[in-house]
Amino acid sequence: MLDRIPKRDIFAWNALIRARLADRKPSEAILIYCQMLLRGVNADNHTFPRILNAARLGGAFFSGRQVHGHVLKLGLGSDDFVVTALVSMYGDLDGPCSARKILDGSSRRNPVSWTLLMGMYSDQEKPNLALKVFYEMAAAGVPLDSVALATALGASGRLRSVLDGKKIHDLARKSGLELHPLVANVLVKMYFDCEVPGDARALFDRMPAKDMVSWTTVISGAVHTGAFNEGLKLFRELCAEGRKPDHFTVSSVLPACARMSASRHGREIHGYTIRHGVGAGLPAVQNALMDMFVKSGRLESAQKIFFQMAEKDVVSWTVMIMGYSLHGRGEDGVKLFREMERDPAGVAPDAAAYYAVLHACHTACMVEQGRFFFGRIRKPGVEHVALLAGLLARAGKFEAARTFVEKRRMEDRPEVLRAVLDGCRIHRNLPMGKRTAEKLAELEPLNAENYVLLSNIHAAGGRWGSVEGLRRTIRDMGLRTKQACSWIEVGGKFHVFRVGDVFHPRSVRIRWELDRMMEKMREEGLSLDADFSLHDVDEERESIPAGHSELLAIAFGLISTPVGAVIRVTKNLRLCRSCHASAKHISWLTGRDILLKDPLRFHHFRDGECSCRDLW
DNA sequence: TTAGGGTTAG
Repeated sequence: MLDRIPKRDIFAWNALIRARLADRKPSEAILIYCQMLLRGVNADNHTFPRILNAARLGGAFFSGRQVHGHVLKLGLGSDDFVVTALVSMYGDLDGPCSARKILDGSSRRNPVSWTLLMGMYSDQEKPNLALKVFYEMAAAGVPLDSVALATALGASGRLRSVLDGKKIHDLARKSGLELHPLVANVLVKMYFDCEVPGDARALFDRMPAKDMVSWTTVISGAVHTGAFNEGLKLFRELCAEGRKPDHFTVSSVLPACARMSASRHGREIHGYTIRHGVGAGLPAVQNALMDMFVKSGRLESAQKIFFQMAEKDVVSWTVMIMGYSLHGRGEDGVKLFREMERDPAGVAPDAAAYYAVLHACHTACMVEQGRFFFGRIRKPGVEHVALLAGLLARAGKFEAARTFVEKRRMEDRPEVLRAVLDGCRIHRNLPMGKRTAEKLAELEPLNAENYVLLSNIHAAGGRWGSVEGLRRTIRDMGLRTKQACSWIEVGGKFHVFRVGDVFHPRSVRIRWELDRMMEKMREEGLSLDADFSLHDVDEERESIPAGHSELLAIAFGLISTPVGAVIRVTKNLRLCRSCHASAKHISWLTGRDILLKDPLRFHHFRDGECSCRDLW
């Protein structure tokens, strides 16, 4: 073919080069360019961008620089397209500073090359430098088009700088691009990233044309800022408009179902993905579905998806390992991790996968395995250290936990201290518990939870004076402890209960049921631990007779679901020993399975036993 | 015949 190309037909040469690039064969594109030079054909303004791209994609910096020489020789150094390709080549192969030099040597009027430079800084996690480029560009009078504005807004979001975001928003407004589809979408994301969901939502509502990216952005933003219900509502609105959510949208809304344990909504969306073939074979969607099932207490459904997945990635394995662990099946989690390592598909564990397997070791109290996996983590994070320290502590190896943490120089990290403290609670190691809790309170004086933990320890030791003192501290500092609440989904509706609540329409009947259970427990001589709890003890002492929120929710479940149905309750705080014991007894007395989710794990109560083996 | 951009999962 080459020999039959008429000498001057640069168009044909360009087409050949383009074809090689489309086939992703950059080195062959460069070879064709060389043939062209050998035949004495001069490249033009269409050839250079392609050849420079070929050099960039093939990592051929030396060739790229030679081509740069050709550009200068042929006097094409000020062509906008050529400059852009040069900026891109130098940036990718030699870094942004190098790209910057090209830009400075050009006419500097082309927004595309400026935007490229901005994007490079943004991709390298240097959004502040990206913004610097943007402001320079604006000051130099370069036209700010939609892509330039969008890129700068993306950088503001990454920097979480609403100040910059608003400035750029203003510029967009002045140039009439505020509601441009691209700009508006990025503006919405920027406001979410800067944690100003109100502004994000207001802009979304004003958008005249919302595409699927707009909807996905607002749903994902709502979910990430904790507005789970809002996310679900938006998703329903979208469907009600007759639009078809795609795999991005579905993967954005599923975490809301997971976080709320909204099993019914999650199952509806699962149905939607099956009916519309959305996300079949896409790990992002399948993994989000699995996670939703794990977190809404349906481990079997998650397993079913997992074992049917043709291509599992590291997230799929991690979700499933974590799923086993959260449901009290640590051994199965460790087994699955081993299986992943043996898998011929060759998935390499990352930091999160190691977190999951350590979590499984923690759940199963497998100390040696935990040590082994920890040793394999290349750069253990504080979350890994906290898990292993917690594992040692819950196994009663307090001295080992202490030396391990000190060796890692993490004795001042609240996450680690909290993990160790949990072991102290389980083993009722009051002296070490007290020291640990005091340190925690010193490190985070504004976190009311810490004083609650400390006061729990004083309460366990009967030091009510100290308990009272801590309550005063909390009050004087103007802090507030979290109020416990539990909820249960019945008939697609959430029923929320607080301690001693009497506001539910069926309150009297609930109370009666709970009293009946307590009475039965007494008859059967079942003991109810008083405890070393995780609640505000004073609240607890006052409210035991009225019933903790989880017991109210369980009692409501007993009277409002069919005999034999599993009762699924979620609680915003961790259970106390007395409620844990009551739930065990209730499962035995009624023959019901009770699935209670607290912020850290699931408790499966059946026949008077709990899946956590009382280690929690 | 040529360039820069936006939404997803642990």
